[in-house]
Amino acid sequence: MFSKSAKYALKAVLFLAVHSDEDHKVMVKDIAKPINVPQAYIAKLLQELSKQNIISSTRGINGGFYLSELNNEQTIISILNAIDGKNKMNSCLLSLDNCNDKAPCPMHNIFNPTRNMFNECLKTKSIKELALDIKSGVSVLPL
Amino acid sequence: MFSKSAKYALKAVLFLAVHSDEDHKVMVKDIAKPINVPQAYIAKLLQELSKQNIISSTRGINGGFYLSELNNEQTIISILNAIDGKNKMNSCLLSLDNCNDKAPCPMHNIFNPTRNMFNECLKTKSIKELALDIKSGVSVLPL
DNA sequence: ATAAAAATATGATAAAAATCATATTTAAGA
DNA sequence: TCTTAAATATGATTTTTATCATATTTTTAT
Repeated sequence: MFSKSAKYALKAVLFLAVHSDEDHKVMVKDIAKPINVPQAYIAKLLQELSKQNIISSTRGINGGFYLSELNNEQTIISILNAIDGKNKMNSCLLSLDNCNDKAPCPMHNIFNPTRNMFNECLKTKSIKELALDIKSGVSVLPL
Repeated sequence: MFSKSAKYALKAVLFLAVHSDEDHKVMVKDIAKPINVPQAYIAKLLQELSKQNIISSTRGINGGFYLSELNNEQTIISILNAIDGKNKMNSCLLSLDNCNDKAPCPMHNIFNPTRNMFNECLKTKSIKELALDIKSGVSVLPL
């Protein structure tokens, strides 16, 4: 579905959404542990996200990663795109270049309605909303 | 979404569904070309599918691959499972082991309804049905 | 029987994704 | 200003996936 990297990134960002803000920055090592991802690896991903302004960071003592108010408004898709590259979720299921609504591949008609629903969610749901679900107990980000 | 291998396998099986039966077997080289997949690679995949009785084959002169009536009844999911391993499509989007309806991960509620719809399709749609779509022009397998 | 043509089995190589390691830069505090 | 603690940059290693190559087995036709 998503790459491992994208999953890691998503988990990390959600973790930050719940546990950080401008005044409460979190160091990599304090992210890696609870979300259960190798520290050096998540560090690289966080740096990439930071470079793309999807999360925020400051260096040096008392530095760390966090989500600004703006970062919190980002939608899920922006994280996936940042890591897996753009519209991985939009390509043909059989990777045919000329698959489209007019000339659909055999999987197209089956899959497209559900995918469109899903993509719509990815494009509209913000990090903040997901974090709210976690905080209110509607969903859980373990462990 | 699916692995490259799974896509290749699906294309090959659909090709066979349209172009083969017990009396019209097709050799690898005549499959690889039209579906645009490296011959040696698709050969390996076809062998695996054959071993798992998802497609049929005979060796020697006039041999080749084909779909028996029974093979045609197979559902899409059996091909994906054969190549990508079982329930790749059922695992948690964030790869959390204890994600479930009672303790859903943040993506779970968003994603599960659409995924369930999609999985239901994969489990019920047969190769034969997809092939029928192609033959009737509802969908196209190019090129 | 034998030769030819096909799948099958096995393994080698290449490319991509994931993981690990380390040197550099930046910010804060003493 | 110097030291320390953090992110950042860069690249090496490992693992997985995709690709390529070749020897073996089976079937059919001569």
